[in-house]
Amino acid sequence: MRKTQTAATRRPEILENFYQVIIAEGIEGASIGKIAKRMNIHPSLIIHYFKNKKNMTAALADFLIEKYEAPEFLRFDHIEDMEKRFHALMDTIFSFEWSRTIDPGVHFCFYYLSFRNPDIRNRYEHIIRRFRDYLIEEFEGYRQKGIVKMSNTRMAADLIVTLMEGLEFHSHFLSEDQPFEHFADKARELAVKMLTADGITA
Amino acid sequence: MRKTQTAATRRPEILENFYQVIIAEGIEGASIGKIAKRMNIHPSLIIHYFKNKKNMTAALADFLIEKYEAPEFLRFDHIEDMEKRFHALMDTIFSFEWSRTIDPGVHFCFYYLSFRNPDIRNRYEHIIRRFRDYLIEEFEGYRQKGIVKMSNTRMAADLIVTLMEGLEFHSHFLSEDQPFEHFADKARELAVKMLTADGITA
DNA sequence: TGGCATAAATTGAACATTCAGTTAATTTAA
DNA sequence: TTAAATTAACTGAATGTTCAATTTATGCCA
Repeated sequence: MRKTQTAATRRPEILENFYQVIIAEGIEGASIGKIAKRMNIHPSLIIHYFKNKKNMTAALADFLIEKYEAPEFLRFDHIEDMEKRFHALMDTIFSFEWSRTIDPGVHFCFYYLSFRNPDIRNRYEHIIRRFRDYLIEEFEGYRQKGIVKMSNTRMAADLIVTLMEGLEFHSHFLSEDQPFEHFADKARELAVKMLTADGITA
Repeated sequence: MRKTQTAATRRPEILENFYQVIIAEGIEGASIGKIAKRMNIHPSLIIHYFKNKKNMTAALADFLIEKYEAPEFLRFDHIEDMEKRFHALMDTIFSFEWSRTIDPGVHFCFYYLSFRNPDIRNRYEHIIRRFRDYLIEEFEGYRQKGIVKMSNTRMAADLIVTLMEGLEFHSHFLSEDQPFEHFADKARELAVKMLTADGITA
């Protein structure tokens, strides 16, 4: 009855379960034993694949990065009209679906961990920087077409990332009865205005 | 040799040490035993004062709120020139000192905890909402003087809080070699422009 | 002023549980 | 046959919490 799997399938399976346990009980509640019980396997098997918990946590970070950088989002090459493409990008960045690419509880769990764990810190920093650099590149393109007016595209990208992350925080504490989209739309409007208006930066 | 203290001094003393241990080792490393060792007292004494760890964590949240709401910041009543008062407020909100009222690691620790702990969640939500409401009130005053132009002051306050929290995130991951102030200044400039420009919201 | 009662502060030792991790044995698949 | 996958049986340390014992401070009454 017992099915034997290979490392290629077992490792991601363990990570997926690790991820789910963190969602339910936080990193402090995510023990190797609990993950094993959830999967009906022996705890030692997890150690066998990851050697220790720190390794496994770093591996989970990589696992999440793959999820985050999945190709389905942020692909706008097919949109030829640059104006439309710009707005499609902005719509995505401030959309609910995009904000839930990774469970927000886990997202901030790793953010929190990054304060004391250099492995996590580096990985997290890397992914955010990649996203920022992607934005810079896009904005540069829009600027050449006269859609984006802000000259300092790096500053522009920094501001968008800042707004995007702050939005997560805001929706957690200040959204009250209103849905995510209500404030997200306003944030997007502001972002667009900022990028497209003349002389927004001195 | 041993000095006996009273609850009024012992409780905050324990919380301060709890706070420090979290800064150094995170919430998952902050055990009652470690706090006790740090203070050269017996672990039971901590239980005696807080009954259990969950209580103590909630008490720490209150303790930090007191720190955060300390009166020295955000007091601008003495500035009569409303224009100057407005800028003093904005300077404070985007200042390094203000952002370090509470250690950022602990700030996000409690943010992280709020996802699964309703006690923390309520307390945290309360303090952020208080701050937002304070901003609304201030902005309303500036609007009557014609300094702030944005008509939806609540939306304005929401945006400032969002920007402020996102800034923390940004400075953690994207600041690179540049100091906190560099990007904070830009964020503040943007915020001021947003609040004072005509027709920024449709 | 001095002793005594009383409550609070503090320690001590033990607890059941959970934790990550080790080592060796066994089963499965190629 | 050989290596990988999986389990079994442990370990030792750390955890939060308990209950009882002991020390310290304080107010009251003689």
